[in-house]
Amino acid sequence: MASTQPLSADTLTITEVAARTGLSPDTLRYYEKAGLIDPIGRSAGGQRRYAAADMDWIAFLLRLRDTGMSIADMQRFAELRRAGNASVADRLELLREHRARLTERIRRLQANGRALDEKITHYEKQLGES
Amino acid sequence: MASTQPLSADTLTITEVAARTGLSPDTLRYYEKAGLIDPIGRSAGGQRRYAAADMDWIAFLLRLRDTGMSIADMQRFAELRRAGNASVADRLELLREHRARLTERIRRLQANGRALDEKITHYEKQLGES
DNA sequence: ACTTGCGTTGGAGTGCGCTCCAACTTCTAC
DNA sequence: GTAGAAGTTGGAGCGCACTCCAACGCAAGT
Repeated sequence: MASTQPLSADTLTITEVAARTGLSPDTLRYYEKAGLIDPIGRSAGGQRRYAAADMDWIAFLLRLRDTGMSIADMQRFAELRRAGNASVADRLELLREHRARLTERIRRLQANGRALDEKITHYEKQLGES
Repeated sequence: MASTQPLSADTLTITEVAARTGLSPDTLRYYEKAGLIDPIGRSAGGQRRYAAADMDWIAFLLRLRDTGMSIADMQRFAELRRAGNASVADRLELLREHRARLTERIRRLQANGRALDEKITHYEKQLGES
């Protein structure tokens, strides 16, 4: 049989994950150390091998991060996730709160955007007159 | 005549400005030291007295900050403003670029928001089934 | 006149989110 | 088997945007 270790098929090295996520290898290790990412499976020699499920979780984390969630809050979420099925209600609540803050933030950004548009119009008029 | 000093009418102390803007007095001084805010007028005893024009500029700065502009970029903008009328075209360009980045950022936040909504729906289904 | 509080300065310190480093091991290709 | 690239660890360092501090001077009410 030509098959090798169960771990090494369909897994990615840390630089491959870095390339796919935009995170640096250092940041990936930092997230793992901080408990945002569960301990990643290792090769025989002790190197990280990321599985598809790890990639899904990282993608979700990046969504939380890109919508302004702090590392401390992501730690709380990751901890609940490790607690298993019983924590789904709590996770739902956290996510709903985060979503509400995001909605509000988008609203404020849009309002500020309209104010900037006015300022831009003002400058355009000034330029036209000069 | 009942009038007093020219400076002290219609001006605000640093804590009054802090209360109105949400910035701390320390931050107001820091912004001034950093050149984001032009040197503020002083009372006879050397204390800052903010005029209406100062307040307008601070409000604009806060809009830039709240839409994600860094202090370094705000410094560039403030410097152009000090350069006077000749810099209006440059200021317009900076503002347009900032506006474009903001539009893109809002777009991405909205997309991430929709993805979070899906995750929330997923959790809701899990809870309903349990 | 006195007291209490507000404001001043220069500079040090903080929290966040990474980022870099040295010294070492493992992996890959030849 | 060997060279060179890639990965490992613990811990130090960094850039940003404030925030705090000590030691002092001014302001306002009684």
